Amino acid sequence: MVQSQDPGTLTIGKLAAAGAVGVETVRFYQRKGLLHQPTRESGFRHYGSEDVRRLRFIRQAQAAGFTLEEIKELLELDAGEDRARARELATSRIQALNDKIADLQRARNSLTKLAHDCGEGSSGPCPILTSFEV
Amino acid sequence: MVQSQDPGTLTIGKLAAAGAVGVETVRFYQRKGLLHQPTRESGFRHYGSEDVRRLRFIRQAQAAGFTLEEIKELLELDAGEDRARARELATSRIQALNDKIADLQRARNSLTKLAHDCGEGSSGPCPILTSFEV
DNA sequence: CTTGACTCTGTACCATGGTACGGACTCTAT
DNA sequence: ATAGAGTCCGTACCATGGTACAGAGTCAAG
Repeated sequence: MVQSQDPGTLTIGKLAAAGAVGVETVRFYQRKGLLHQPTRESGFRHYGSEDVRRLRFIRQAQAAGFTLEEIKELLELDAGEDRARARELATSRIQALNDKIADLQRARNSLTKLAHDCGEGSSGPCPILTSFEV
Repeated sequence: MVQSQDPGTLTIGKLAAAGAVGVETVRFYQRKGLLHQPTRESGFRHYGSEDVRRLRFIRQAQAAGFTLEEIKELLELDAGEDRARARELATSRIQALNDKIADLQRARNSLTKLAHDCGEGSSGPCPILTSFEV
């Protein structure tokens, strides 16, 4: 028993499938230190459910706008005791997310107006260039 | 008079400053076809307020998540009559923006919960890995 | 016991969106 | 008239996040 229960039961291909990524991507994440070195059997990587969780976390954190570097740090923090740093990363990302969400909402509103101004009813060029102007 | 009023009154440096980008970035956008060929005086690029508008549009469209390729197309559509295509680009980006906004809001909610669970009150590792789980 | 699917390694390559030269020229201000 | 700031061009380089080999070894099914 190398790591509690759940010994390596997944090949790299299965893990990749479980995380909806490619095999090369798993290797890439390993190189980057996002997935730890798996146990080996005859040279073949073997993974467990912990790795599936990590892999899924990576994708979700990416969707949240974290970079791989930040995700790496988050994964390290998960194992550690540095709550302050974890909170810091979380709150600064929350701030960034709030800003970004506001940006995207503004952009969406502009585009909605553009799509309307550029509707079926009229003709000629659409006022695209000026569409983001307030 | 090469182009209506507003002859080239800005050097590349001034244009870049007006758009809050670097000179190299302006040259880059020109190479990519996002800014049209400026008039030249003794080999030096000269720009007008139209170019400032284009440059600002580029940055705003980027913030809205358009790629430079898409922005190029939008700029071309602005001058043209193809309203249908312009609407198409706008509405598909609105859809993408809605999805993205929803993603980011979910992520923010997860992080807010994480920051809370990982608050001053308690100790030990934070539940980072599982923070995105529903 | 062979065939095909899978995996191994390292390295090279890709797209996106810039950023940074080097060496030559020009413009502006003193 | 001359220094220093700005500009020219082409090309090379950067970071991020992958993606794609090639050539060799291994495993699982018939």
